[in-house]
Amino acid sequence: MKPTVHDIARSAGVSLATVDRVLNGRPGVRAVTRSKVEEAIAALGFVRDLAAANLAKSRTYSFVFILPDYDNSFMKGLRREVVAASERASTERTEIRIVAVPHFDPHALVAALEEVLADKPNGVAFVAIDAPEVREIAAKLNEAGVPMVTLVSDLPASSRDHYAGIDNIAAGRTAGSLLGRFLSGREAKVAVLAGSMLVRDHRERVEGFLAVMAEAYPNLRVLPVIEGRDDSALVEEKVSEAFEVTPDIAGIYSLGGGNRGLLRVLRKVPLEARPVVVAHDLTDATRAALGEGIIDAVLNQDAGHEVRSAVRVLKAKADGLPVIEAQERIRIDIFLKDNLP
Amino acid sequence: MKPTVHDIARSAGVSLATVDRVLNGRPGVRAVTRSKVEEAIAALGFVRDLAAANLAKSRTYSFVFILPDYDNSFMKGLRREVVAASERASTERTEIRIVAVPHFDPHALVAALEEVLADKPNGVAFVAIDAPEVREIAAKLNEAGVPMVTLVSDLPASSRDHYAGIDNIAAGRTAGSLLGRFLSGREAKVAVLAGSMLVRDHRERVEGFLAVMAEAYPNLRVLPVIEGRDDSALVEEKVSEAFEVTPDIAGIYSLGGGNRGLLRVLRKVPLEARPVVVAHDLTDATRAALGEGIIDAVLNQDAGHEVRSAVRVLKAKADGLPVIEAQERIRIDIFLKDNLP
DNA sequence: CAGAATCTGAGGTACGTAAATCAGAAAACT
DNA sequence: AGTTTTCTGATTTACGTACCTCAGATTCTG
Repeated sequence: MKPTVHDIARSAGVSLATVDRVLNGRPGVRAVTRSKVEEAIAALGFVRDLAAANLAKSRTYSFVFILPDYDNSFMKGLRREVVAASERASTERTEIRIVAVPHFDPHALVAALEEVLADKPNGVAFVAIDAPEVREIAAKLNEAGVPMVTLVSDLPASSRDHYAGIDNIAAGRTAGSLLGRFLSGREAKVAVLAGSMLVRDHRERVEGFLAVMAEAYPNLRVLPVIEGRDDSALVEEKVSEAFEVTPDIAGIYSLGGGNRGLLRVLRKVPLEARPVVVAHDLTDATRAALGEGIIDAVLNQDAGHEVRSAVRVLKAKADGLPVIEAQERIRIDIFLKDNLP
Repeated sequence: MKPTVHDIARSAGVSLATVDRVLNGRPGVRAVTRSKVEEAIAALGFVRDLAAANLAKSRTYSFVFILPDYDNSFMKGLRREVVAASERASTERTEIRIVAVPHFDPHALVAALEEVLADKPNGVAFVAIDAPEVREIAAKLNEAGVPMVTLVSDLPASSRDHYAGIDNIAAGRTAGSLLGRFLSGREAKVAVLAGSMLVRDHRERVEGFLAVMAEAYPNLRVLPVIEGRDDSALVEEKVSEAFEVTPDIAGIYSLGGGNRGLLRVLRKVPLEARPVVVAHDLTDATRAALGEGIIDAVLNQDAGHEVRSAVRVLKAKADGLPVIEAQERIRIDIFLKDNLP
């Protein structure tokens, strides 16, 4: 049988109240008595029953998720996952509040975080914008002891407790290797299509991609980065333009949103002239394109995993418990048409 | 505030005892009263507090994990993960018993499962061997209402509740596509290295691989499958032999264990003549080889994820709760040297 | 050595649910 | 009508921990 506080009390020869004082770090216990109790705890291998403790405390967890009100497939999916998590969480004394903020707007994010600071919930998760003012408020939250998880897009490691997202440099490198291998040695031109170089994750993907190109694929010439603002109409326009200027594009790395626009252009390219394409984010559009062979590989981050991970980590931090690192590592999923879920 | 059983009782105008009878499906409630209570439950949106319920019941979960006593890297890792899960589980009123059985021995597995049937734990997970006698005992366990999860290797879907493992046909197909793309169009010979064609997962990988070869890569000639018994010494011997007979092997799909033996041979092959290699299972050896460029891609199943998933599913089944399908899907991880964890 | 300050024990209530007992009410039988 | 059966309410105890109060014991202070 698992030992209980009563067993500790009996074994240490003290009363329940004293055990309770030791366990919860309350004052009023002599050092000698304290260590007697601690020995008994260690000897019996007592571990506090969290469920019972939470019940007694009527502890509830309150978490805040700050999400950009951006309307691309990925963010929509992310919101959906947060809502789903929030519904499940209600059975577990956990309340998840969702706050929407205008996207790419550091000030709006800061304002939302300031409200969080005033509120003092048991944890906060947000899609970070790596700007000085955001780092500043993050430092304040940290100081105030509010567990903090960045979601999808990170801040410097010092100012948050955990990052639930992929390593974007590694993602860029992976895309580079795939493209390089798929193009296998031939002299060719490669286009890079990003959303915006102002966003850290996109910058990092480009960085990783270019590094691999430079290191391993001197045969490939990378054209200037096209910024499509994650907007499929704009993407379509800019990619069309690029094909007019450079008809012999042999490879494309699309690392942002707006892939629908890219696909519209690609479908017009004659089959034999179609470039090798590596894109990000598994959506209905990219999934279909993978199946047709218009896209060759899709890199993906699992929004569901990210959200569940964020909730688990926040809960663990709130309880002062360790996290299972391996479980919380967000992978870069690589999908070919053969391993689609 | 979340409604409690007391609120239900008050709202329905019945006593606590009656609410309890309805909630737990006990007899002794008239149909009219029952539906009154059910209406109140629906109206208030009551959800039973599982933590409190389990506390009151002093419910404990007892799960059995049956693992083959096989000593390759993967099985060692799997056992390690089960042990880790078992340690964590002890804080959550969950006891995980680990049973070792001789590997590839259907009768030993059946014997272990028969013990489980006598024991009636709250759930069982095992690395399945797809043999008639195993299916038979699985059916009995199913009938006895013991939740059952197959781990790594599956049975037909009907006889278990859940499979915590990868889709091996998809894995084979993925390997085939990678190899095909990496070899890009040239006429070449490809070797397939399996552990044993008697094991279902290996058979399925080969099946998927050959299917893709036939569909999409007519330029590649697949040599007869080499069976290395997951034993690195034997693998080394047989692969050496294969290279003697066919010096111009341009691609290798290694889908079983014993990769250390394969690597010993490959390191002797002159750099420019080295084949493209896709292997299974990320171990110290394959990880190092990826880094060196001796292996080009590694397909992996995350043993930690599989074990945690199995535990979550067993718990959910024991509580009659739904599982989050997306969370329990085990991915085929694809590692290049660029996205190693 | 008295008085104050600090420590400790005993006991209780609470959290939300499960499960049991017992008594009374209502319905279904003779 | 009386008897049996079935339903329902009231009440209690329990799970393991948290947290409160109060009294008594011990130590420290002057």
